[in-house]
Amino acid sequence: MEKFDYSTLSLKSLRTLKLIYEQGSLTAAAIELGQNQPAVSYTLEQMREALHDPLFVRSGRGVAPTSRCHQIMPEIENLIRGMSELLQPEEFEPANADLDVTLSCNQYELQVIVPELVQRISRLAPNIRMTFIQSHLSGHQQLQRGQCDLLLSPVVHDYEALYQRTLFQDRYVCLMSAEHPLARRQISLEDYVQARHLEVRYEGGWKPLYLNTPDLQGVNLNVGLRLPSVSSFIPTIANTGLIMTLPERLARLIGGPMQIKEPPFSCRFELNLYWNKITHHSKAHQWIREQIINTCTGLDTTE
Amino acid sequence: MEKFDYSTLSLKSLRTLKLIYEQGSLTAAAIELGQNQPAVSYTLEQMREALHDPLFVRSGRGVAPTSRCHQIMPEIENLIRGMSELLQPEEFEPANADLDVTLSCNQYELQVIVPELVQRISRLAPNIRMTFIQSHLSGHQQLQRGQCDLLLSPVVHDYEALYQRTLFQDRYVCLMSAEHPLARRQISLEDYVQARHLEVRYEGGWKPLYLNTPDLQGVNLNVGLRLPSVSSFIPTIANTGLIMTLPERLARLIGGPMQIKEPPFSCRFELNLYWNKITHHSKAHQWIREQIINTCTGLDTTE
DNA sequence: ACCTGTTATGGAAAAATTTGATTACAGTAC
DNA sequence: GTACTGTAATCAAATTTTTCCATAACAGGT
Repeated sequence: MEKFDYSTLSLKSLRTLKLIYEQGSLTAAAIELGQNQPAVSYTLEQMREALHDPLFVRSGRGVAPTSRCHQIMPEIENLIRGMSELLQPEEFEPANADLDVTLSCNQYELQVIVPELVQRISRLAPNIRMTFIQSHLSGHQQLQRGQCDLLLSPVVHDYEALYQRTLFQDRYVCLMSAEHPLARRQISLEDYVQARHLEVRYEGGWKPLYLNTPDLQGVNLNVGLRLPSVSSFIPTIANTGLIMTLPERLARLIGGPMQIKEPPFSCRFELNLYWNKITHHSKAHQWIREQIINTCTGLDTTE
Repeated sequence: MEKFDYSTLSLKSLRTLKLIYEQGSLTAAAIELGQNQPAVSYTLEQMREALHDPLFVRSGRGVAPTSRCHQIMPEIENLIRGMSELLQPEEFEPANADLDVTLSCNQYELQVIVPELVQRISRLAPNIRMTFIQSHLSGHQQLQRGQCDLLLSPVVHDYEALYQRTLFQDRYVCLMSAEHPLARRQISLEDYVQARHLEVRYEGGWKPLYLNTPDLQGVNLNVGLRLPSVSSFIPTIANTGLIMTLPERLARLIGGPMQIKEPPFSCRFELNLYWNKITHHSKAHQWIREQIINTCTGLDTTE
């Protein structure tokens, strides 16, 4: 029983029509399709009802297309082509790919990974438009909600159905002017606590990971200066007695002539790439994820 | 058991995908389609296999399209549009119609009907290209074989699966110079037989119908002049003692100042329009046939 | 951790397609 | 004209696909 007539119009039935048209014979079309003649006849009957036209009439040994059939055959061929393309596995050529990608991360990743990444992608796939948003504390939620396609974050979540891949490890180090008294000796915990710190507190509530390290629990650091972003601190710290605790890669990237020293504790973390099931199967996104991984591998080796 | 995977891709399945996309929910799509949710789920499952992508993933209350799904949705909409158009009854607008029509007939129809017809059609449907071929004796065969789409002929065939429509009747009359002795009195069979005739014998073996009339059986007409076509006889006959037997409409059309007289026999015939099942359902051809009928009706009333 | 609304799954029922056998046609050869 | 040949249409039965109902599994939101 049928409601209306969404019609038995399908790739299969259209292919059948086309074959009958080309072969001028139901029998021949049937063989080509690996069916028998009554099956083709049945399909044709369906089409006749759907299109309100006999489409083919008996003529000599076989059938001849009607006027209407001639008229619609080009369109039928278009439809077959279009449907076949749908079935084709998604083909992805970076050079021609035209799409939008949104990546969420925080300052660290923005400084350490993104510049290289943007360069790489805009070289290989100039028509991919990338948008970067800040994760703050809710990166996984953004990903969950489809507010972004990718997340770069050291924060680990397992309970959610997200895909992930670890890109690299990093650890916190201390950065200070080469003139600083602590620059010449190993820093003890006591040294560290008593030193005047520059602390970066991003907006959005993000708290640097090293503050959670067990050795610093219950300790109140002597914060001499608090800045809202890492990028502005270099000239500030260079000639003061402040010391700074930050990830090593970032320290190397922006530390300039300053001294990198081992802190009196060990705080390591892994940077992860997260994505969700929406983009998991997409060839385009697979390629983009690869580029991110490659970019990070590149960072490692040129280190 | 399936050979390959011509896939369950169909108008129905594509519409289902589109509805899920629009509604963000299988349940809602199901209601819209007048089905229940598992049916939609089943269709989606088929599509997932065919397209090798989940297409939709669970998300909140409902589903969210995957990247690939977004990517292909425009094409899916195109396909739905295309298929729906196929199902649309053939729309025919004379002004825009662009097609070829071949009509077979003989000299009589070419002179009596075609000029008016061509004028009419080229006015209403300037992009219909018309081709006229000569029937000679094989008009019905030409139609049968698809060498023409239409046939104008007084010859009757019933045994074949052709469609027909009678356009009008005509009868044979005599045409002669007004100076001719027979122009002033009723023509007896004896007069007729003894008169000098102009006979038109077209190439292709066509024999004028009046020669088959019972009254003339076994009679050898006194043929003083035989011409291959009717168009060239007017100046020739005008000043001679020849008489001509031809259909009345033709006589009126080209007889000029000459005299039309009743022949000593009655020979009537019907002119029929024939077509075949190839064009029978075509809206375009239906319109063209109508134009032919109207043209002939017009001939009648302005007579 | 418990509701709530939604999708996925399993087995039965219904509908569709396909099959094999046969009949009806159309054209051709005789 | 009549029989012959190759093909399409038709019929009932077998098979496959689709739909349905009931229910389980999920994902969020409270």
